[in-house]
Amino acid sequence: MPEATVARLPVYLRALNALAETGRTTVSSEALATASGVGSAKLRKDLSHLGSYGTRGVGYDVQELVFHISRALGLGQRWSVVLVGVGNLGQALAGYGGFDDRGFRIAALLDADPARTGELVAGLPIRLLSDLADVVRDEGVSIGLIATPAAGAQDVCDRLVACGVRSILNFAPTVLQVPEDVDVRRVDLSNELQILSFHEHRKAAEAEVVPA
Amino acid sequence: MPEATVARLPVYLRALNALAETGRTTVSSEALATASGVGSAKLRKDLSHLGSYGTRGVGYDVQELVFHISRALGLGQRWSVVLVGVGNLGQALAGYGGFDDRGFRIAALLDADPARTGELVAGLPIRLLSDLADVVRDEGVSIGLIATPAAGAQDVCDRLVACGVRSILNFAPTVLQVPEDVDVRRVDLSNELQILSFHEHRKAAEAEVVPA
DNA sequence: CCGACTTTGTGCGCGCGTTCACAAGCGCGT
DNA sequence: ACGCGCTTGTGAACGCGCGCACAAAGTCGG
Ligand SMILES: NC(=O)c1ccc[n+]([C@@H]2O[C@H](COP(=O)([O-])OP(=O)(O)OC[C@H]3O[C@@H](n4cnc5c(N)ncnc54)[C@H](O)[C@@H]3O)[C@@H](O)[C@H]2O)c1
Ligand SMILES: NC(=O)c1ccc[n+]([C@@H]2O[C@H](COP(=O)([O-])OP(=O)(O)OC[C@H]3O[C@@H](n4cnc5c(N)ncnc54)[C@H](O)[C@@H]3O)[C@@H](O)[C@H]2O)c1
Repeated sequence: MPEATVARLPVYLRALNALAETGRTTVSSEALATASGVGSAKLRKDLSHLGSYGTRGVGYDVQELVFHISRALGLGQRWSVVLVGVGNLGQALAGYGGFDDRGFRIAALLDADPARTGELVAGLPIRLLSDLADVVRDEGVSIGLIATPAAGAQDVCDRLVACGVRSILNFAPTVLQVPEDVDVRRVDLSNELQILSFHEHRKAAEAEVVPA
Repeated sequence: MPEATVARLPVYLRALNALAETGRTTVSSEALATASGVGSAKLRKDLSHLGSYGTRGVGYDVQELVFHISRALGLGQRWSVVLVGVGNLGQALAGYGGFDDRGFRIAALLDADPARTGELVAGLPIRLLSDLADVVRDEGVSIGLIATPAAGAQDVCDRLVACGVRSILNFAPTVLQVPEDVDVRRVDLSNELQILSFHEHRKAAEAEVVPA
């Protein structure tokens, strides 16, 4: 399964859920592609990696597709995640309702600041970072979210890896060094802004050269 | 300039700034590549798109590279951004200090909820969404951040586009429909988690087949 | 039952991006 | 001055992913 396809499956899944809520039972590749912001050929090729679940002349059954994509993504089970760093961003993440809907459960909130231990955030008590090993073992955690400042991110990452966590989502603006069997995905706001800045800059330059 | 290269330039820039703070004045492609999590050949090819600013046998001058990458990304000027949707996530974004450092200024906070108008968040008053056109004109806003629920995102997006904003960073889990001269980048947390879920799932399946 | 229409699944060619490998270039020690 | 070692910049090969285009396959109306 191509990595590029995997990255798009969640988008399709969301579009399908939205369609299901409107009562649609079937959808064509063209319609689903438009709703997902991709071309229809690409969509069909992506779906073909899951098997042949479409009906020629009709399209795809919405529920069936939801099931197969969910299964391919491993969403059959509920994944437990641990959130490290309950600051500005961490609190927003803890209070976000969009996790539960999609099969993810925040098992615990950890922070290095002892002054915050015991504080309730979104119904969960903040625990000390030193509890990490216990949390991972007891709660069956397999995904770690890092929302600490950049300075502490690598250390937190190393601890997660030492506890057996092999999937990490990193919000700190750092490139984490990990063993090759560990997956790290970065969400970096400033990066995104700078990429937008580049294009905005380019557009402005073009408008300069060709004013009318 | 290849899009893939543009997406990596901010990463190099951050690594360079970190190096500069340690007092390093020059850096080899090998060292910078490791710090950025890429291969050295890829790094050199990326940098070659900016010009030839390295010295053979020595490496790159850190400050000089910072300058050239910043210029290529259009970071010479301060970009004004408007944040729409000051909820859970919006507040975290408003309070984030990482914008100013990198040349971005939050010009205004907008929300549809009249009950919150005037409330101060991170030193800025929340204004009504209907002020959007004024804000964009008066503050020279060129980038919009959407942090509203998915249901309102497309409407907000349309308003931004109508006001002349051509670069949008979307945190809502929706695919926005925009004219082709508008750039939209998505930051979707659930997407990232589901991609991690896929790999975790796959790793677990492999461990099952080959237990030892 | 048949023919027209719709939509899937995919073979194929192409273009972009990555990687390898090395010649050219620069500094430094002698 | 000169050669040695290090590092850049890049040509060339490779591989992946994208989009086109179409045959296969199914539906639906008559
Ligand atoms: N706030 C945002 O909107 C935003 C946006 C993009 C990126 N980020 C990034 O997310 C990260 C967190 O941002 P924030 O605004 O929440 O910062 P913050 O300072 O508000 O919160 C950081 C929290 O992490 C805790 N912490 C510090 N070191 C730790 C460690 N080693 N182990 C465990 N916990 C530790 C602190 O006690 C604090 O509670 C930063 O790296 C920031 O760059 C934040
Ligand atoms: N909280 C998180 O950590 C998190 C993580 C990932 C994604 N998101 C996404 O970010 C978005 C915001 O999440 P949140 O947790 O802050 O939600 P929230 O409900 O806390 O805040 C939403 C804010 O947007 C305002 N709003 C609603 N409709 C609006 C409109 N049409 N125009 C202007 N403002 C409007 C509301 O008044 C509210 O203040 C959602 O789409 C969510 O899926 C949030």
